[in-house]
This record gives sequence, C-alpha cells and structure tokens, in this order.
Amino acid sequence: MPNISIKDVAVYAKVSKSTVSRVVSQKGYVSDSSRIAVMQAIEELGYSPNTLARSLVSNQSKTIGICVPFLNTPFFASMMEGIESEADRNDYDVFIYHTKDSIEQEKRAIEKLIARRVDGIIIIPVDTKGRQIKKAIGSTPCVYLIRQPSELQSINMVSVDDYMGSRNALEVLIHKGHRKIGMIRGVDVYSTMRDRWRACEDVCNQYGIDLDLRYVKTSELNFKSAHLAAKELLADYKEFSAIYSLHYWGCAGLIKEARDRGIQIPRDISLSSFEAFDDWNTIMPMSITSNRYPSVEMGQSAVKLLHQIIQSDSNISTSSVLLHPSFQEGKSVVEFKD
Amino acid sequence: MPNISIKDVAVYAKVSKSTVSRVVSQKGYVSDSSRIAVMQAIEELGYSPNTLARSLVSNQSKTIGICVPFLNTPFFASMMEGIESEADRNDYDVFIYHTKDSIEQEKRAIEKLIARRVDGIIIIPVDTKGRQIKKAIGSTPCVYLIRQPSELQSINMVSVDDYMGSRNALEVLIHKGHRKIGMIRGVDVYSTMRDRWRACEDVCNQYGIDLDLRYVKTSELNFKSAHLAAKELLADYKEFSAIYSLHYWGCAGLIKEARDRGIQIPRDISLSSFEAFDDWNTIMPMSITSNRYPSVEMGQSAVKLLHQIIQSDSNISTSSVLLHPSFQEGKSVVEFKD
DNA sequence: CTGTTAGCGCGTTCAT
DNA sequence: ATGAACGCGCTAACAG
Repeated sequence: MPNISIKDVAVYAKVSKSTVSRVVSQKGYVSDSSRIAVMQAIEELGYSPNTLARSLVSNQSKTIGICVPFLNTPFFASMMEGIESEADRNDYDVFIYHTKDSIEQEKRAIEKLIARRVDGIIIIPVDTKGRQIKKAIGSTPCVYLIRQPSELQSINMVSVDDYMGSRNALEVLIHKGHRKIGMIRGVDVYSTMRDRWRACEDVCNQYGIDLDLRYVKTSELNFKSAHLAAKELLADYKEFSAIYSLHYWGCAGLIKEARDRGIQIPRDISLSSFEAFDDWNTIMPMSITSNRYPSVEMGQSAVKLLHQIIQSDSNISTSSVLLHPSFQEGKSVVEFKD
Repeated sequence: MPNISIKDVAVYAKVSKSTVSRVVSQKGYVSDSSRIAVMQAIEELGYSPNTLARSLVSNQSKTIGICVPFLNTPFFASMMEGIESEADRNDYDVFIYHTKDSIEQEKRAIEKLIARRVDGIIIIPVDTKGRQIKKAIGSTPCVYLIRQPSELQSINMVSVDDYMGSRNALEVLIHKGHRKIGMIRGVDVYSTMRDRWRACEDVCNQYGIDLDLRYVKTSELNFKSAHLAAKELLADYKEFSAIYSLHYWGCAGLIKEARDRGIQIPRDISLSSFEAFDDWNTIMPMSITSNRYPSVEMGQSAVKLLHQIIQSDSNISTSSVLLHPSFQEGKSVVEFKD
C-alpha cells in the first residue's frame, strides 16, 4: 500500500540512498556488509524500483511502441509474436497500439507514444503518403514494417519481396498448365498490393497469357469485402480453371464461398494464394498452395533493426531489410485438364 | 533532437513553468494573452509533454499491463482487440506481455509491470495455483481473465460459463439423435477444462448415454497435440456418429485430419465444438456448430472492471463478471441416421 | 491571474 | 567505500 521508495530502503538499512542505488543498479563499489543490509531491507520492505523515475533521469525508457492497423487478424497476431519475443530478448517492454486503419488514430498513437518517451517505434503505416507520420514522429527512431509510405524516402524498412512472391504464386498455376486464371487483388493504395499486381501483369505478359479483367476482382483488406469479391468471381467460375488470390482475405473468402456453392478445391478449380503467415496451418484446415509472409521473422527483424538504430543513435544512415516469402506447396492446385 | 521541456517553453513564452503547466493540463486560470503565447511556443518548439515525469508526480501512469500465455492464437488476438479498444476509451496505454505459458515468465512479467508502475494488470493466469502471482502482484489492482487460480479466493474475475456452454454444445448432438459420441478434451490443469468436462459427464448421465472413454482423447491446448489426438480419435471413426471437441484446437485438428483422411463433415460424421471466438467465421471456411467465447467482449469487460477497481481505489470488495457463450448453429451437425 | 517553492524517485557527480 | 547535493520534467501548494 505505501509506496516504498529507495529512501525507505536506505533508512531501513541504515545507509544512504546512493548506496541503495548502487546495489540495485549494480554499479560502483559497495561493501559486503552494506550490500547484505540493503538486500535484506529490499526483501523486507518489498521494494520495487520505480522505472518511471529511472527513465526520467537516464533519458531512456527501454520501451518501444507498436502501431498496427488491426489486432484481430491472424497475420498481425503472428507478427506480434515475433515482436514481443525479440523485444523481450533486448530488454524492451512494448506498448501496443491499435490504429484501426485510420490515419487520425495513427497520428494520435504516435503522439502518445512519444509523450511516453518510447525509445523507438515500429509502425505498419496506414498513412500511405506518410506526411502525417513524418510530422508526428519527429526524431524518434522508427522502423516501418511491410509498407513504405510514398513520400518518405530514406527510412528504415522491413519488408517482403512482394513482387517475386507474387510471381511465384502465380507461376505455380501456369506451370501446371492453367491459362485462364481468375484473380482477387487488393485495393491499390498500398505499395504491397501494387507490387503484387505488377507481378501478375509481367508474368502474364511473359507467358503470353491474356489477363481478362472481367475475372479480376478487387477487394478491401478485410473478410467482408473479400468475401463479396469471391462471390462475384465464383459466379463465373466456369470461365477459368484456377484462381490466384493476391492476399490472405481473398483466399479465406474464396474457400468459404466455394464451400457454400459446392465447388470443390482443387477438383473443380485450383487455388493459389499469397500472404499467408507462418502458423496458417494451425487455423486453416485446408492445405493451400501459397506464398507466405515470414510473419514471425518480420516482427523479429523489425525489433532487431530498431534496437540497432537506437544503439547507434545516429539518425544519419538508414537501413532496410528485405525478407523473402516462403513458398508452400499445398493440395489446392492440380494439373490443368480440359 | 534537443529534448524540449516545459522550462524551454516557459522561457520562450516569457512566462513561468507553472503557467505552461496550466495551459497544457488545462487546469486553473490563465489569461488569454499568456495562453496564446504558450501555445505558440509549444507549436514553435515542437514541445511534447513528458508523461514519465507527469506519472511520477501524479502517482498514476495511466497504463495497464496485459499478461497473455500466447500471442499468435486467433482467440487471444481477438481478445486483445477488445482490450485495446476499451483501454483506449478509458485513456490507458497498454503494455503487452507474452508469458509463453510459463510460470516463470509470468512472474517476471508482473514484476516488470509493477516496476513500471502500471495502474492495473489483466492476466490470463498460467500459474494455476496462483501462489507465484499473488506473491508478485502485491497490491496492484488486477483482473483475472478466463481462469481462476485455485488458491486465490476473493479476486476480480471475468470468465465465461464453461459448464453451461459445454452442456449446450454437447446436447446439440444428442438432440439430433447421436448416442455414440467421440470427444477431444483438454488437459485438466485448467478450471475451464474441468468445468467443460464435468458438463459432459452430467449430460451423459442425464440422457443415459454411456461415456465410452476409449473414444475420449485428451490433448494439450495447442495445435500439434490436438492434431495428434484427432488422429487417434479418427482412427476409430466408425465407432461413433458424432464428435464433440471441448476446445478450439481439437476442432481445428479434427477438421484437418478429417480432410486428410477423406472423411467428410457432416456427411460421415457430425462435429460440434466449444470455444471458438467472435471472428471465427473470417478464418474458418467451414461453418461449424459451436459455442463461442465472446472474445472481444471479454477483453472489454476486463478493462472496464479493472478501470472501476482502479477508480474506487478500495481493494476491499471484489467483483466478478460471468459472461455467456453464444451458440452458433453451423452446418457441421446433421440428424443421426443408422 | 501568475510566479516561487517544494518534492515525486532516482542516478550521478563530487567530496570525504 | 559512502554520503550530500543537484537535477531529470513535471504538478501542487502557496503567496502575491
């Protein structure tokens, strides 16, 4: 109940505050006798050092903040796993912030985190241009995760090679002989979605496949919208032999809709997808051929990079990490047969 | 770069620190002229109030800590959604801690949170007895989520009526005429699992059904273990017409294993499950008859309760919230036919 | 309405 | 090896 401070311990142990401070932070010389007295006092009084005060004087809080657009999607959850474990390893505590896919919330989150004097911020940017973020973030070390805001140049990034990943996921279908391929893509506001789509255009060009836009549906990055797109797409499902979903939600929507319509994968139609995540298997009963974001590793890399920046303390040089998606052969794709 | 403090603002605006403090915290009277000068100085200097220092003097940090055994499971992710949104509404920032299902980690997490002087803690206890937790938590307000540690009596709890939920989920099968029912249950260390299992015994008793333990498999609460249990259970799948999984992982394991074996749900076997979560639909393509934890609401309730405790400041009375699972009719259960 | 003073809990000189 | 004094950035109490 009574807040025990370093002073109380000092009095109890009959030494000065400095001495207590020395044994707690393990710096400087302390005689064994005093050390024992202090440790006993700490035990007796149930003293717990006040990190707030400590941060105030040391000018570093050993905390980092994470801004994530959604909390309840498996992908971000998996990434949080990587972030938390790596943060723990480097002795940071983590503030979590749900930006709710809103630029306003994001700005507010950054402001609050800075007011709390976090040592650094990891952000999956909602603000696609990055103007609001830049204004709010000041000189606090920051690592951008997944997407690069278009107006921000020399920044620290951890991202995945979306272009190559998308190519691979699509080529799987082509290599199996599919020529007519339906697609679900994401809205173009994010660089990730643009890159993935560009890969589709390039691949089709390269293989001489005609990209029929009637069978390319666009959706927002949530289940509802993707499910709707899947509905529309599957209405014409006789027109193509395979589907490539450029994102996770499309895949989920497709599987659900296919089931409801009695369309069997892969018997009636093949399916390849992008942006699954490490633990996808554990929640998705179907084995889907997909190109996966290394979600846990992404979180870890972001923290490692951030830590490095905080340490070096020089905001001059920036560095980026480009990770590679891992291709997973599933059972959702079969050879094309007429 | 240079850390701007209230003092800098004061000098710049040619007023005293107190005046700056007054306009920032919007307390006390300030003349319009000074207010304008201060606001301008703040803008000019890019001043951001230091929450650390503020917390130090006000003796409350407006932060809460969450200790959760796993981060990468959809259920907890969904719960985090509720926690974060409600915390935000009450102006708390949240520290997240991954206890990794380890009592040691849990203890350490609590200690770190207390050192950070969080105003309260929400914990999904790993320590089933609660001795470690009790020792570490001291007098910090705390809300226990989901499970009640066996040795802790008058505590603040948010839990779900596992017994009734389990009854309902099982009775669905019985009402459809199923008499031979395979089961996957969870290890007995958690009160939730005990309650759910007790419900099974009672229901079988009541309906005169013989609970054949050969077809009841026990698993840990993770995918791997549950998948193994599913494998074993489905080896005998001709022996029963329906399966009831007492937890989410069992359900996931069953669906996966059924698919791999070519067993169709519900054609070959009916399936009912407990402990899905609000957004289950968005990631699970199959429509499963299940009794769901109100995951988002649970998170919200926990924060509300915690906030209330912090406010009232009296650790004397404790209160509990008992939520009810919501039954969802799916397409995984059909009438029994011989 | 405003400035001065004191103190929150701690680390860090600097003497001793 | 240890203690006294100062300051981190801020709020609260008081005086004016």
